[in-house]
Amino acid sequence: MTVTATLTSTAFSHHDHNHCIESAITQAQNLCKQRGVRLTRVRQRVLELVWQSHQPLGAYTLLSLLAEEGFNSAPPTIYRALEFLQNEGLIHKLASVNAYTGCSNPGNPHEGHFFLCLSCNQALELDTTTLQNSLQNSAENYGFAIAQQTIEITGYCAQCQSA
Amino acid sequence: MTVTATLTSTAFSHHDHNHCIESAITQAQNLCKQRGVRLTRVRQRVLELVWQSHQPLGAYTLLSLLAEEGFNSAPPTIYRALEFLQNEGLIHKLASVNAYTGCSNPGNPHEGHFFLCLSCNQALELDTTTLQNSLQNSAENYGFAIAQQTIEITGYCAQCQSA
DNA sequence: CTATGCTATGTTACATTATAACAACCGTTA
DNA sequence: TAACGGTTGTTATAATGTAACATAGCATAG
Repeated sequence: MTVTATLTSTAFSHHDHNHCIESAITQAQNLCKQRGVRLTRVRQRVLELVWQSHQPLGAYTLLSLLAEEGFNSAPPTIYRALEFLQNEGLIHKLASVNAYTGCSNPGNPHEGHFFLCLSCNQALELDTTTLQNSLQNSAENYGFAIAQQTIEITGYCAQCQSA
Repeated sequence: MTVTATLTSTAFSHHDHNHCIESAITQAQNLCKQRGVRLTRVRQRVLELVWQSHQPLGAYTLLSLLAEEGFNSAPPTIYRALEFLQNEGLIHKLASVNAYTGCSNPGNPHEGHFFLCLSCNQALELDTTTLQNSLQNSAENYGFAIAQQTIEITGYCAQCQSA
């Protein structure tokens, strides 16, 4: 058995990250319009902040970034925005590190499967469709109905290992 | 591809749970003796409490159970015991629900892969050696060195679906 | 246009989960 | 029995997340 993990974000390699951000925002705007939900200023700004890098950010880090820009700085502000973005599949929460990261394929609803580097803190989202299917099979064997998946693999990326 | 998930705990079926507890404690005692580490009263009691059922318990729940029995009731007490038990591979933390559950195969160090029922809150630990290997392969393709895995699949078990 | 109702945000307070730091104890062994 | 290392006690605080209710803003029917 082999899990074919396709690189859907370029987290661990050099790339034009501005493209990641722009693409994420454009997709988000389109999806929200389609769905008739509102990507308000706070929500969009939080999404942009989450996308500033491939390093997942904590809720309170995001909140203080918002605060610096004059947004409201009470916790519900950030948790509401994060909840909205999660519901719309625009970000993923990484439970093992209590942090949030942009979803690299929001048009195609799915659970996030991640490699997290303990050194550079980058998150690489995998498109493990095969893994997904096989877990599904496995679940069916037990009559288990999958609702949500948390698959987070921590370790060290190639770059950090050579350094 | 199929993930062969072997049932290593009987979480979702009827079974003599006293056997689970006794077996867990005996194994823990042996492992600790072998390793020259101390399974003190608090540590053993926490392990027993974690094993009271297949429902993962939160740190503060465990702490108040301890307190009822006359143990110290300050947070460090429970977090230290949990840290010890995790280090010795006797329990797993379920990051997606901030709770702790007994490891069903502590002699064989491994990462926990779980099905969590959202209705009865039972945790089923899978022995997904195949899945493990395939993630390993996948990681190697990216030069990623796996340190730790968090695989937690929530959903509904067969029993709860029929009810 | 304006009244109404729904969604979103503001605000305060609090709940839950986890750790830091230092003191006291306790068991082993030199 | 003194000294050391590991364990536990104690106090305080950090970090993460929610409840509850008030206010504001937007969309649409009348």
